[in-house]
Amino acid sequence: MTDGPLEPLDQAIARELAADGRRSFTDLAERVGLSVSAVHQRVKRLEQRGVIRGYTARLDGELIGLPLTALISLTPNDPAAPDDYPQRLQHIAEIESCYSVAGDESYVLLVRVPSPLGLEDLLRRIREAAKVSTRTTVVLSTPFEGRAPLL
Amino acid sequence: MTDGPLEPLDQAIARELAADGRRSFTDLAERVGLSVSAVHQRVKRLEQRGVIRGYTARLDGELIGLPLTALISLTPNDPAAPDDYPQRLQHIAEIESCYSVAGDESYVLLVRVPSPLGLEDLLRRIREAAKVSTRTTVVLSTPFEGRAPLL
DNA sequence: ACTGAAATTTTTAGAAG
DNA sequence: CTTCTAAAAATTTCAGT
Repeated sequence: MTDGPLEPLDQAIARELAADGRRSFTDLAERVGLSVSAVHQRVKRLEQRGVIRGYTARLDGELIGLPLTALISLTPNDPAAPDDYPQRLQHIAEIESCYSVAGDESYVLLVRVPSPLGLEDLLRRIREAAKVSTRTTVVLSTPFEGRAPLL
Repeated sequence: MTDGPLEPLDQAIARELAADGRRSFTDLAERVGLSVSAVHQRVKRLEQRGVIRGYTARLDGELIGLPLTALISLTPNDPAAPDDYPQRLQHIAEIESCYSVAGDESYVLLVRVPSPLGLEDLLRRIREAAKVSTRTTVVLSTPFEGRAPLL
């Protein structure tokens, strides 16, 4: 790893872009008190350093036809098998996030599907692709999600 | 509301913006095969309908000083108490997402903190604010996160 | 590393088919 | 929806401090 903690100015820029990923350099410049060029430079550097991993539109699951969210915990069927689960799972597009976790289970997946039947099929594919047992927690509602980090 | 399932063109636009939230209208127009005006119209409509909830930069937790991610399951101390947990928790900035879930526990939180000590303090604040018991699952690594949805 | 300015591209709105 | 127009705004580069 290269650098220490973020400078306050980079922090401010990152915070603004986390809150609104389409904020213009002009807008950012005013908010953080730098010239447009300076902000531009810093943003490009933040992107190159990997501090900013990318930009994304946040979509409403209900409105895009994926109203069912679930958390799926994974337990390896064969504890001696090599741990290449993420690789085995990454081709499954319904899996939005994959976390390796400490605890009884090895991984937790966040998934989105159109329906209970879609979830059933997804579970089958996950078990088959990764040779795991699954424990599913259905999300009933999402009071909030993906809020900007503290910084 | 005239909310049917998303038209294929809106789907394509939403998919592109989920993959890169800063894509220009010019760029989008080429990719989905419409004029810039038409794309502009559709994007604005998607934003207004709430299909697109917003745009955000995705930041690297390690590089912004929040290397520790955890999933926290919540169980109410008093099962008879009114269910206003999200409201009681939303002021805590370390909580990125809050899911109401079916199962043994009532909520699952995704949080980011600087350190184990930060997590300890966060847990104390969550228990105090919401009058809940917590069960914490520490995230060891994140093979992938926040991938674009299927559509 | 920042400022200021210039050149280019994009955004945004509207008119007309 | 398309194309066209046009002004305003943003992006991007670069010389100068």
